[in-house]
Amino acid sequence: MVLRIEDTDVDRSEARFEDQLIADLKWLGLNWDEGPDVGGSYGPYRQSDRLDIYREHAEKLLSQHKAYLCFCSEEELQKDRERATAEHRQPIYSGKCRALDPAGALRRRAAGEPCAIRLRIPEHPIRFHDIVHGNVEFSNEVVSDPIILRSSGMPVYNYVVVIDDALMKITHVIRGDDHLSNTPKQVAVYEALGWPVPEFAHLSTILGADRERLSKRHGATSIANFRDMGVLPEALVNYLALLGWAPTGGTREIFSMPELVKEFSLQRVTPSPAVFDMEKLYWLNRHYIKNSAPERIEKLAQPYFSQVIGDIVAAPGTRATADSSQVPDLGKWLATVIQLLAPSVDRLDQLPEKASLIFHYDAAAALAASDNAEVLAWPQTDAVLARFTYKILEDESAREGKLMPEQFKKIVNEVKAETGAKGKELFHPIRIVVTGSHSGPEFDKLIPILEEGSRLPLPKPVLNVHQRVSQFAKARGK
RNA sequence: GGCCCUGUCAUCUAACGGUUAGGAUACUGCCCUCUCAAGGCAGGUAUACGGGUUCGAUUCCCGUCAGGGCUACCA
Repeated sequence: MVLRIEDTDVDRSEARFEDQLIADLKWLGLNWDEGPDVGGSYGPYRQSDRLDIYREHAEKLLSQHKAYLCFCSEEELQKDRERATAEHRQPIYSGKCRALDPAGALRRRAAGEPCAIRLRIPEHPIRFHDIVHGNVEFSNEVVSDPIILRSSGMPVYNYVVVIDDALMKITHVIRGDDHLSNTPKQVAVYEALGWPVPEFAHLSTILGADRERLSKRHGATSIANFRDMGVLPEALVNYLALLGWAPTGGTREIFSMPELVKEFSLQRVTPSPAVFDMEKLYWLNRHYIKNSAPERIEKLAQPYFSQVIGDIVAAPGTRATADSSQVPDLGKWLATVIQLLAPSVDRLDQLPEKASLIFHYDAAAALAASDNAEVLAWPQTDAVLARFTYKILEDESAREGKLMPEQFKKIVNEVKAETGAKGKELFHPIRIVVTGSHSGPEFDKLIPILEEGSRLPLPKPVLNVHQRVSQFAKARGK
């Protein structure tokens, strides 16, 4: 595999795009044997560094009369096209300069008259084979003589890709089917140069939910977007592979990169366009999050917490305090938070919001929340709340911020015995007191996180169970 | 407008011309569970339409319709 930078459009090419592209591809897990960053024996790998090669071949085609000089101005061409469309004709180049005397044309160019070089499209239908679409044929009547070298001296995409693909010995041209209509022009270049035509595979377009081509307003469209959302590369690669392709049998869906390398075949790619389904990508992402090493997820997830906890984790050393035996390791603590929450998110960037039950406690908001209204109105709720609050406030370990899950469980069981409440009627009110919401992760894991978290030197401290309960009691005014 | 590509559940897709048209996501229900999620189980929903060819069309051919692309001195 070769990485080649196609930057013949000066206006749209910037060095930072190249860096971004390379970073994105590497993140996806793609590697190439040759490219601008790694070198190779068929370089240079930036089209802007290959201009001499393109000009040389263009002159060769010109001298063989397979191409010709065109002196038409852009305005003229524009007008021709409009007229053709209005008269319901093919909007192709009129061929005005096709019949120009070559020697005379050369003299005009030497005199400084601006001109482009056009390729002469042959007088027969252009056929080529496509792995996805089969045999494709275009009538030469509908293919314009393409400009291969602009009057500015810059060559054009449809021409340079052919030169590069041939010189770099590319065997398979795999790209989006928006290039299918360009292919006859490219085939004509191969034929004019007497070069063998490679295999083509035109993959279908990916559409948004509205069946329009995927664009910015559909949300994430660049690889970096997905990375920033906290989509794992293997999930994105797996999902993309499933768009337009399925293995023999069509039942298996989970594929690692090496498995894809082994199983994927262009012959099984469907030609029909596919709608991008974010939910299915999330499904795969959840799968890979759950099946990744916890350390990896912790590391990937940490950046999303920097707003919540400051940059303490990122700056080692700052967490050392006088009483280090009392202060838990922030990194380790955050790891347990991430482990607790990661299995329930679609994307890693949803973690801070999930973690708000740990970082943000607001008793008044919990009491006012419409989600909680039903639970708070249950007949048993008042009794449960009263007994639970009393016991936590009286509990010595809770007061010290060192409530253990076992002790918490004991208290809950006492409340259960004293009030007769069980199941939801018992736990929902307690959850509301402790987390502000009637649903959430298991208490066994949550309690230690809250208690340890309260001892951490965070910009905004985490409240322990005792603090939460007393705030709740105050907010309730009972 | 012209040319090209495409058309199986809502979505991604499977099915040498013969299958009760299969799987997955999403959805619904049940189980598990203190809740939610996860997990397990079950369920509904599809061959765009009209003509051919054929004993038999999702499958081959034609037309219609719909969607997409190209129609640049963009890539």
